Parts: sequence; structure tokens; C-alpha cells
Amino acid sequence: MPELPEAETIVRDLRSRVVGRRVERVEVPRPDILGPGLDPARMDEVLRGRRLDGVERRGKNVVLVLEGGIRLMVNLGMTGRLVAGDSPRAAELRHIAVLFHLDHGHPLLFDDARRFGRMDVHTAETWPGRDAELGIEPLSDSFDADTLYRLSRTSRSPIRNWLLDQTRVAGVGNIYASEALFRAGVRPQRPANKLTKAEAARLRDALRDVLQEAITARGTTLNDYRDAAGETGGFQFALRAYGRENDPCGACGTPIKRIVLSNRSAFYCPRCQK
DNA sequence: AACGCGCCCTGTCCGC
DNA sequence: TGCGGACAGGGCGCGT
Repeated sequence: MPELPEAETIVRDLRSRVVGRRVERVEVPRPDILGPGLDPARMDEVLRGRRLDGVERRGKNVVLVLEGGIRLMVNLGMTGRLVAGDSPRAAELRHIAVLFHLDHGHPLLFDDARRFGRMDVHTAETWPGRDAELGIEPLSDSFDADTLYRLSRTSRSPIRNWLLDQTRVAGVGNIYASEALFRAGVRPQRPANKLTKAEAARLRDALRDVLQEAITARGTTLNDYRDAAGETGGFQFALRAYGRENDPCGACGTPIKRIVLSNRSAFYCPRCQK
């Protein structure tokens, strides 16, 4: 569910709520969301007593940075939420998987109905390797048109699938892939290595624009996404293609089409996107 | 080695 | 009202 803008919204929310706090105790009622080698006892042992020094984002992942260079990487999957326990909305959570008890008296909660979310612990030694497995950040200065063009040369996959691959560009999911391709005028099924330089340049701009606008709107809530206060986002009202099958294209009026690529929906305007 | 597929799991919605 | 099926923002492991 949550893609880059949703993760970024949560990260910004969490900074003011947890940075500087100390972890007193960790509870893991749903251990199946822990990554390989992790169990509830190990989670508590590694995190207990450590101060939270910062909150970062890498792609769609929320990264809690703790004293001593320990990093807890949280992948929210489809339905994962990180919600401050003192938020009035916290009482509505029905699938709490992890509770981080903090020294200001209320926990940070990880809730995940489908339990597709994952948490992994990294040290200063293991983190660079994990970080390197993820692709370029689309909002970084180095993500320019040439870079996107060059990265796309090695793949014959449909460009929509290519955008979902976190090892190439990190943070784009199904919603923003459809939205960016709509804005760039490129069909989702176009082979990545068939994009022209001009199309790659338009796609680069479209990705940055739509991701930045979605961050400003505090993310897209279709069903499950919530920010760290447990509140919904606002970008669902600005979607032009995703979820709009048969609606008239905002530019030309042609009905938006839905196709399935690799078992996942893609939405596009058959007239505007080539 | 790149790629598509099935699967993980729960909730919701729609048609009958 | 109940039930079965389709579908959902992600990502991993597998076979080809």
C-alpha cells in the first residue's frame, strides 16, 4: 500500500513524536512480520534502552535510527501503519503487530491487517549492503533524465513493471506508476528499453511532480493508509488515472482503460498515452 | 540473468 | 442475509 509519499509523510510525522525518546521495551504480538533471524526476544534485546536518534526514509521503507547506529527498517507492505499511541485514532487499530514502549509514556504502534509488512534490524556494518540493494531515490538530485534513460535500457519489461522494481528506482508503487505514466503520455505496457530520450525525460519529470504533490497532500488513502496520527491522506482526490476505469480522461475525454500486467492493474488513457 | 508467476494474509465489495 | 469470487497500495522465492 504505502508508496514513497506515504512513507515520507509518516517519517516527517514521526520525527517530532519519537526522536530523542528512549525505547523502554518492545512487544511483538505478531512475530510473523519480523524478518529472517529476528524474534520477539531479539527485538527487545537489541532495541531496549536505546535512544531514537532519527527517522529516515529509503524508497517505501521507514527507517528508525537508534543510538549506536542500529537501524530498524520497516516495510509497510499493503496495510502496515505506524501510529503514535497517544493519537485519538490509535484506539481504532485492530491488528497491532508490534508495540515500541517509549520513555514518554505512550507506545509507537505498528498495525498490519494483512501482515505483509516486514521489520529488519541492521547495524552500521550491515546497513550499507541493504541500502545498496535498493535503487535510486526519484526525488534525489542525481535522478535526472539521462539516468532514467540509461537505467531503462537493460529491460524489455513493460515500463509499469519496471517502475515497480525497487532495485532500479526505489519508492514507486502501483498508484504512482500509473499516475506518472499518465502525465508523461507513455503507455504502461511499453517495453522499458523502447522509451525515447524525450519520453524518459517526461517520465522523470512526471515522477518527481506526482510524488512531490502527493507528499504535499499527505499521501493517498484508498482504504488502509493512515499517517502517524492515524489520519487519512488527501491525494486520492487528485488521481487522474489510477482506479478510474471508464471515467473520462481529464485531458481528452476518452474513457480510461484498465489492463492487467503481471497480475496487477494498470490504468491509462488509450488516446493520450502512446 | 531477467522475467513472470504464484503465493503470503485479511478485509471489503459485488453479484447472485 | 449469506456465500463465493474478485480484488487490494508489496515483495519474495521459484522455475524458465
